[in-house]
Amino acid sequence: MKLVTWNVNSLKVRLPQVLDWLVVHQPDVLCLQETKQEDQNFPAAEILAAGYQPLFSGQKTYNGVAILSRTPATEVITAIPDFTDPQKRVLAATIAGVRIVDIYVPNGQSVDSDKFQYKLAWLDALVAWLGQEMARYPELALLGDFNIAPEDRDVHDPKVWEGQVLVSPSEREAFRRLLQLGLADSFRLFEQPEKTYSWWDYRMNAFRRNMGMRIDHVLLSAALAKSCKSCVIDKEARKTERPSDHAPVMVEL
DNA sequence: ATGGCTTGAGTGTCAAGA
Repeated sequence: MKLVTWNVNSLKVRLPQVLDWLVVHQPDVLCLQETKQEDQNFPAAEILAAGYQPLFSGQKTYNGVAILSRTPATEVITAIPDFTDPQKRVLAATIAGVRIVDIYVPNGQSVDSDKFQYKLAWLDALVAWLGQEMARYPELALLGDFNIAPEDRDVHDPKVWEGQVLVSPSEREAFRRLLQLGLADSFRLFEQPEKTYSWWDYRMNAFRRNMGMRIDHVLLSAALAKSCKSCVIDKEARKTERPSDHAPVMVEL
């Protein structure tokens, strides 16, 4: 079973790349973030024609998540229960017996901003909810744009980024709390090339210079981690015409 | 160099991303 997460930075702009990518990589589940589309505008017909069933929870301009799957989804949730949030950042569903949780964690902007406090509160709510989800669903995968680089080796220049948003101690602590629930960072289950990242700024030729961060992740419960065969970041997708600034992260179970 | 690109809104130019 192949599970993938990809922040597409506007599905309207990126739909051709997504359709091409599906043909080449044939995932069983593709979790998308930053679709930036209201549900009434979601390209459901194109996704269905490509052989995938879409779930989506979107809003105008910002945020928005979607799950494309080969087989039908059940038990769909579009928000963290008991956490009031107008922003569309969560989509969970059971697909082929696996609990799939697709998240777009708030960026946080800067550590001294209100948005950073929202990010930390959001992560608190996520951890509390996932504890319950994992008790209900032993086979669980948490995929998405976490907007957290867990360790310095996930950052191209840790000195420049020290203490900044995406790498600050409180964000990394929230990431560790997810691991402490019993989730494994699938990328670190395997030998990986050094300086492997999932996001590169559009500016300053950051991709060509590999000035990136690993902020998109696939976390697996123990029952799934033990059968995980690989975790690969598809850097090729970042080289296409008009790419997303994020690359897909793919796991094979 | 608080810039550098990209997207969405909307048609001038700003907010937001990370």
